[in-house]
Amino acid sequence: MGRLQRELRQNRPFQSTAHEAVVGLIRTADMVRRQMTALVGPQGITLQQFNVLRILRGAGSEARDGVPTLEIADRMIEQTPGVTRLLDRLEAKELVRRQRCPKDRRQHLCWITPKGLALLQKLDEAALRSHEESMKGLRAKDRATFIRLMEAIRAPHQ
Amino acid sequence: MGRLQRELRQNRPFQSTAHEAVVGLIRTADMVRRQMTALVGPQGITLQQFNVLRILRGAGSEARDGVPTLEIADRMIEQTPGVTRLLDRLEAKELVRRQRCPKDRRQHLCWITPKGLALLQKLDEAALRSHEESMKGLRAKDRATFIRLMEAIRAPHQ
DNA sequence: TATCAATACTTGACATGTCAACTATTGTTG
DNA sequence: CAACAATAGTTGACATGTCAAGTATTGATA
Repeated sequence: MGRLQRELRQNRPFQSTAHEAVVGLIRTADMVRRQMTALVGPQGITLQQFNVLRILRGAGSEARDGVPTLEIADRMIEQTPGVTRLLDRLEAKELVRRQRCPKDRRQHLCWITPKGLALLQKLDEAALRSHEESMKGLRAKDRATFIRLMEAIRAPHQ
Repeated sequence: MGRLQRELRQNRPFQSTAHEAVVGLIRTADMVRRQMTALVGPQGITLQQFNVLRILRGAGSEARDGVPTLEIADRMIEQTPGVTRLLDRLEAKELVRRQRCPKDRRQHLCWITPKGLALLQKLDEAALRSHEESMKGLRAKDRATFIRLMEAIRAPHQ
């Protein structure tokens, strides 16, 4: 009887290795997600909102021109249909600024505000520590393997 | 520049291997979750509801006595505060039956109904295929490694 | 045995997620 | 250049998730 099966106190064995991998994956991600949520929550934002802010900061050179809404949706770590409303809330908190694109008036361009940047900076260190904490069960070499295996999982689905 | 960084079209590199592992993990799990959701959705249930049904079926020998609500919460793959309402909806669909425990009237015991069992049976094959599909990027040996690495990640957090 | 803490939920209030339908604007094609 | 499709997003309706506070019941203690 495997460890995961014990964790979930199930009496049936997994139907296949693939099944065990899927369940383990969802369970592990949930754990890590919760850690991150606990980190950003006290600052009044959700994990998704945090992700949007990081996208806007991380956009790099193109950040000056602003990032269109759907471009943000595309870059989200987790697929998120409700980006508009995410941005509404971030704008209400003055962490993000939006403006219609003059060249293509269908687009809305987004920027992170100085207030948003300050919030991210405040979270940066804690996030770094949190990631280390989440992955403390793996040594450097195993982390690299883990990353590689997940890329192999995602590759056929793009 | 790593593959994941390209996937997310970020111009900033990851701050650490742990960071890349965390982001990859959440992203990969989201992908797999979506596949599963797409599978069970057409049957009118959510992934969490599906999980509850599988818990009730998988409870094994103790299933005769029924499973208390909080026991279900404990066994969920993903931590879920709203088990009561999950059960409400499942009961409304007649996939689950509930009853007060006579020995401890605080507890509510739950069983899967024949209708619930039939629904699970209908989904079993498709779920098996879906798990294979999700993990098709990994060969058998890599799957075992992957499972082991995730257990190592979770172990320090129990 | 009355009181108090702990357990096992349930409920309310509110934020978030999700899907489908809708609007505005821009490209494309006969 | 008019008509139509495609793009980029918004909005509405509803389900789900989440947190805090409330209720019923049981166990432990003075």
